[in-house]
This record gives sequence, C-alpha cells and structure tokens, in this order.
Amino acid sequence: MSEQVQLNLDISVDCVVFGFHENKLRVLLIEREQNSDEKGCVYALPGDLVFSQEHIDHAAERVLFELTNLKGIYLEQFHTFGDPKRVSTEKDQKWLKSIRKDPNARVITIAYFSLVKMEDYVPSPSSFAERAEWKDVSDIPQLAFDHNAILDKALEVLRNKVANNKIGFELLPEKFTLGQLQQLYEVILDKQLDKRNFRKSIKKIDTIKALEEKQKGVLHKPAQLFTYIG
Amino acid sequence: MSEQVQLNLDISVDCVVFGFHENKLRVLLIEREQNSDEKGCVYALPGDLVFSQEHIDHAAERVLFELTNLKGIYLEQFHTFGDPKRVSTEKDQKWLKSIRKDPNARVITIAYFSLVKMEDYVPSPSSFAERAEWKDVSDIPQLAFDHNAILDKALEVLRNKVANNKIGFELLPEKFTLGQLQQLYEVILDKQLDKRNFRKSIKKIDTIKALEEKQKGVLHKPAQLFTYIG
DNA sequence: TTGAATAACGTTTTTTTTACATTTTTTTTT
DNA sequence: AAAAAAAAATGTAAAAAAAACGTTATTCAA
Repeated sequence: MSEQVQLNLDISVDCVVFGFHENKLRVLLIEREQNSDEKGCVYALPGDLVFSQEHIDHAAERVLFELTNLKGIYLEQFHTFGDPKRVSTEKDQKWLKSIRKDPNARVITIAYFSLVKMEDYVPSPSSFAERAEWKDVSDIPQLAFDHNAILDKALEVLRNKVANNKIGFELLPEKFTLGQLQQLYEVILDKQLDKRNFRKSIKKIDTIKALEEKQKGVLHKPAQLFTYIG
Repeated sequence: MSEQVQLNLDISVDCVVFGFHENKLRVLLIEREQNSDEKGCVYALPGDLVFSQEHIDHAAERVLFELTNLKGIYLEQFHTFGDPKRVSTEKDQKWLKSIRKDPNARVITIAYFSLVKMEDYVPSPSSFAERAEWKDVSDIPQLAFDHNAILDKALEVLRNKVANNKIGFELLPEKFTLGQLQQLYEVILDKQLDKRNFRKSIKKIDTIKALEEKQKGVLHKPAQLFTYIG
C-alpha cells in the first residue's frame, strides 16, 4: 500500500442508503462472513475506513461506490458517532482482529445518508461483503457495531426532511405519479395523508414538474407523470 | 502519559461558544502564541485532540471546560470537518510542529456549539491559550485552520434554531425581559421583529415562564422578568 | 408636574392548513 | 356495446396561524 492511500486507523464512514420498492422503504445492507470458527453472516451498513489524505465526504462517496456501485447521488453527512465502545460485541471484535493491525484502536464514524432510485441499481457485493441487499426498514435484523443506532438516527433525519418537503422524490423512478409519491410519503411518515391537500403541497414545489405524459400498462385510468429536477 | 489517556492523533473537537453582551452576539476565541521566530498571536476556536478512549461528546465538554471553565451547558454536535487540507497554512503547520509528534497527520474535527450566559463566565486561558476572550461575531479576525468556516456553519445552525424558537434563551441572564429577548433575536437573525407578534410567539413556548418580579435600576418603566426553564 | 423612555396590550387582515365528496377517465368483463 | 372496476382529478369552506398595525400606561428623573 503506497504512502498516498494509507488507511486512517480510526476514522470510518458509514452510508445509510435508502430505496423504495413495492411500497416499502428499504435500506441497503451488506453481509460479511464471520471467521471460520463462527457460522452465519453479520449484516452491516456499507462503510469502511477513510484514507489518510482523503476528504471524508469523498471517502463516503468512494466507499459507497466500492460497495454498491452507486455514484453521483445525494449524499449527506448527518452525524458522527464517537463512543469508544461502539465496537464492543465479541463478534465485532473478532472480525476486526481478522482484518486490522490494531483492533483495539477506537474508531469514530461519520455517517452519511443517501436516497437512490432502486430501479437504477443492482447490488454487487465488494471485498469484504458477501452479499449486498435491500432490507425492509421495518424489519431490520441486529446489525454490526452500533449500526442500528446509526440507522435510527438516519430515519429520524429522513422523516424530518420529508415532513418538510425537502427531499424524498429521489427515491422514486425518474417519472412518477403523484399517487406513488404520496404512498412513499405515507410509508416514510407512517401516517395517512389527504390526497387533495397532498397534491396542493406538491404543486408548490418547483423542483417537481408535470410531464406531458401518462402512466402506461395500468389497469385503470392512467395518471399524469411528474419528474424531479435535482 | 498513561495508556488510558493517550491522545488520538487525528481526531479533535472544536467548540463554538456563543454569548450575548451589550447587544452583540459574541463568540469565545482563544489566542495562542506563535513560535519564537514568529510575532503576533493567532485566534482560534477552543478545541483540542480527543483522548483515545473518550466519547467525543465527552471530549467536547472536557475541552470546553479545560479552556474556558464552562461546565454543564447546552453542547451540540453540528458538523464534522474532514478536509485533509484543513490545516494548510504555513503558520498553522509551524505551530503544529511545535506541539505534535506527527504534524503531517490529517486531523478531522467534530464541531460543537454551545450557548452561555456571559455573566456566568470569566474567561481564563488554559495551557496553550494565551488569552481567551469574547469577540463580536460581526467582527471576526482570520482564525487558525478552517475555523472561520466552522464558525460560519455554526452561525447558520444557530440562526435556524432561533428562527424556529428552538433555542436562544440560554444566551441571556437567568432573568430577562421580553425586550432583551427580542433584541437578542434581532441581532442573531439580523432583522427587525414586530413587538406584539414576538411576544405572542414567546408566550406559546412553555419553557419560558413569567416571574412575579420586575426589572430594577432602569430609567423607565421596569419590565416584567421572565426565566427559561431548561 | 412634566418629559423621557419603554412596557403592555388587542384587533383586523392575510395566508396557510385542514377537512371533506363527486365526477372523470381508462381498462376489463360480460 | 354496456356495465363494472379502479384509481385519477378536482374545489370550496372552515379553522388556524401569521402578519400588520397604534395607543395607553407605568416608572424614573428633572
């Protein structure tokens, strides 16, 4: 490993990547294999150490790309987790020992979240990931390290932004109907919304534009399509 | 230095401590002396490296206490700055060389902000701070490292919270008038507010309570005092 | 007692948010 | 061709929140 790409030993980034499919909010998780003596896999958020001369924002993009092939998407730092005991279970310790020079070093992690159109992405596992797959957010297993806490915080931030119409559209395909957008909002916020009021509020957002085009291949009146202009 | 209190080489915390006095928003800065061959001092935000087995939130509290004697105050992480070139000026490099084993290591910093009642605090400089003093936010000199950028971000966060009546009261003495609170808001938001509407909005906040007491020693009709219940 | 300084206070207007039901368009079925 | 099924599209009235706006009252000092 050259001087330039030395890993920092104690700074990592973790990415919480949300997607939406079949009316469920999903998050992208990787699975890593435990050591020989340990059966089963451990789910984790995609994340990895930062290079010593790398901007952390860039590290987040890089790691996300390496582990998931996603590039050029909305990616935002939302919190830094710095409990020295955040890597404390025996399982996590064992795994770290298998890949680290100094497994006892504390690691702080800077967490990012991003929203992706699932249609644009086919997960492909990387180096230490055995699998990379979308998991329903309402059915998350126990994750490595403090990743459950990181995910919870990310959800909080996501709900906040969606409630204020700041983001959310990025989760849908390029062309979407207002019905689909409303379903997305309802899943994220976990409550019913009034259809007419919802449409009024969306029409105020000037990054969402109506297209001269209608939904196709549907068993009822096709809806007008809209698009999000980043 | 014992094993337990080893410094991490590449993680620091910086604290943006706001105060309010004489109708100006202030921020607490320290001054450190440059090396013998360099004249003049450099202003900086109070900040320092994190111990290797210390929670970063705790480190922020500790550093703030060490450098300013402030304890037990509102302290919130707001952003992590991770540009490897954030310590790039010649001056900063020189200074780092004088106190660090490995001056080339990149340092990421987790930034916190806090609001304090200036009346409760008399700055007292610590180890590497020659002075610790309140500076008018609208008249900030060039700061060490990327501290000007950190301060700008902190101001952005502060304005956001104040605009939503989330915080701000912590900057005033224990007992304050609505007039003083309004002046504080006007300085932070840099705009005039309507007195009656302002009072209405404050009366909705249930952490602000009217006292059975009036302002004293003032050359006009004394105002009712209010207090903030954390 | 008067003047100076600021406190205290309520109403109207405008804007935003919420609540709520019917008609229209298209596809599939008979 | 008509009917049924499914979701799309639409507007208005009421309530709540935010914004605009001026006068009177209290205290101190001279």
